[in-house]
Amino acid sequence: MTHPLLVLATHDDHLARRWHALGERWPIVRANRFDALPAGARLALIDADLPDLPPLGDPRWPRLAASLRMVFASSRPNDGEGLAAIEAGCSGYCHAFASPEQLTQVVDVVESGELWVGRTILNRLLRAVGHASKAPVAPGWAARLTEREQQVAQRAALGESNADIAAALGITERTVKSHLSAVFEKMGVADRLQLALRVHGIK
Amino acid sequence: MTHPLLVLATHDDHLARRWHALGERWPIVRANRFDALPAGARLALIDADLPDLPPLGDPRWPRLAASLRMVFASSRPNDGEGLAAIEAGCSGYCHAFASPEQLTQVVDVVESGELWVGRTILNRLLRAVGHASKAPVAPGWAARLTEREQQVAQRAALGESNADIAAALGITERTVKSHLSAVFEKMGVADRLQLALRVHGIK
DNA sequence: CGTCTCCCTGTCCTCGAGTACGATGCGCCG
DNA sequence: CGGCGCATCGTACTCGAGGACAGGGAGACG
Repeated sequence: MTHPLLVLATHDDHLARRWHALGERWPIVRANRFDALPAGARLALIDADLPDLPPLGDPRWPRLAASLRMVFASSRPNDGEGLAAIEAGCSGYCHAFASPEQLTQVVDVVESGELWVGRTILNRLLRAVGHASKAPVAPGWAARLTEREQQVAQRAALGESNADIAAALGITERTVKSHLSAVFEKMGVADRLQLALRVHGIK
Repeated sequence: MTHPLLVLATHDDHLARRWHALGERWPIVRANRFDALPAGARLALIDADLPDLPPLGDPRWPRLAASLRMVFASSRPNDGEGLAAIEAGCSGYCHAFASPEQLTQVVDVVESGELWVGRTILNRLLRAVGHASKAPVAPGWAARLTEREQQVAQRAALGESNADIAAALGITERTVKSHLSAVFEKMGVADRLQLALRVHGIK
C-alpha cells in the first residue's frame, strides 16, 4: 500500500530529527514555514511553535483543511488548544515530542480519514455532553491488584481520605494504608495523587 | 514489540473468521460468551450481538474495564450506542464488519491506552460543545485565578511537589504555598488532589 | 502438614501539605 | 496621596500520608 507525501512543518531542527523517524512509513518532506507548505501535499504534521503560524481562529485554517489533513503538534498541549485545533479544521492534535510509535499511530489514524485526539480531550468532550465515562480511562491499571486493593485504589483516586475509605469499607485506617502501600508498590507510584493521575488516565 | 492476548468475543462464526485477520498482529483467542472471557486477558473485541451480553448500563462493564481494554463492535452502529459503550467503560466503539485495516487501527489505538470513537461520534461531540465553547476560551477552571496562580495550579494538578514547583518557577516554596492557598480558596477545594480532579474534569 | 496469598490490625516515626499569624514591594486607579 | 490587588517571603504550628518494623487468622494447594 502506498502512502501519500507527509509534510513535516517545523522550524525546530531537533524536533525535525525526531519526526524523521516517520520516514519509515511515509515519504516525507520538510517545511520551515506555514506559508511554505507544498501545494500538492495531502498530509501534514505541524509544529505549534512555527514562527509564522496563524492563530487557530484564522480563516486560513479551515481553507487549508479542505485539501490537507493536518495534525497539530504542540510542545505543551492542553485541552483548550486541542479543541481549538480540531475546530480550526485539524484532523489530529498531539504532543510534539510524543514517541515515534505514538506519532505513527496519530498520522496513521488521520491518514485514514478519522480524527485523532488524546484521551484527556475526548473525556472532556464526553463529560461536556453528560456522558462521563464512569470507568477508569486507563484500563489495565488494576490488572495485578487484588479485589480489595482495587476498591481502595478506586476510592483513593477519587480523593477520599484514608479515614473515609476505612469507614466506607468497614475496616481500620491502618488496613487501608496497608492496601494502599501494596497498590503503590505494584503500580510504581509514590503517592495517591500519582495514583489518581494514573487511574484517570492523565500521565 | 510483544502484543498482549486479544480476545475475540463473538457467537457469529462468520464474524469470527473476519476478525481472525487480526491474528497477524496479535495472538488471538476466541470466546463464545461474555461470561467466558479469559481471566488474564488485557484486550478484547466484543460483538454487540453476543447472546449473553449485559446491557451497557450493567455494573459489570466498568468493573471489567478496570483490568481489560474493551472494543465494542456493533453490526449496526449508532452514536447513542457508541456513547453508551464508552460510558460503560469500553475503550473503543466501531463497526463489527469494518475492514481488517480499520479494525487493526482501532485495536492498535486502544491497546496503546487511548480511546477510539469514529469520526461521526467525535464530530457530534464537537458540535455539541462547539456552540458553548466559542466565548470562554479560558480553561474554565482558571477563570478567577491570576496568571501565577494558574501556573502553580497547573503544575500541582500534575503531581508536582511544592518544592518542584518552586524550583521550576524560580520562587520560594513558601510562595508556592501562598498561591496554592489562594487557589484552594477560589476553587472551593481542600487540597491538591481535589484540585487535580477538578482541573482534569473528574468530579 | 507446610507454604502461600490475602485480609486484617498494631505501634512508632518521618515528612510534606496546608494554615495562621505575619511581612515588603510593586503598579494601578480614583 | 491612599487604598487595593498582586507577587514575594518568613516562622511556627497541626495533621494526614506513607514507610518501617511488627503480628494473627482464613483458605487454597501440593
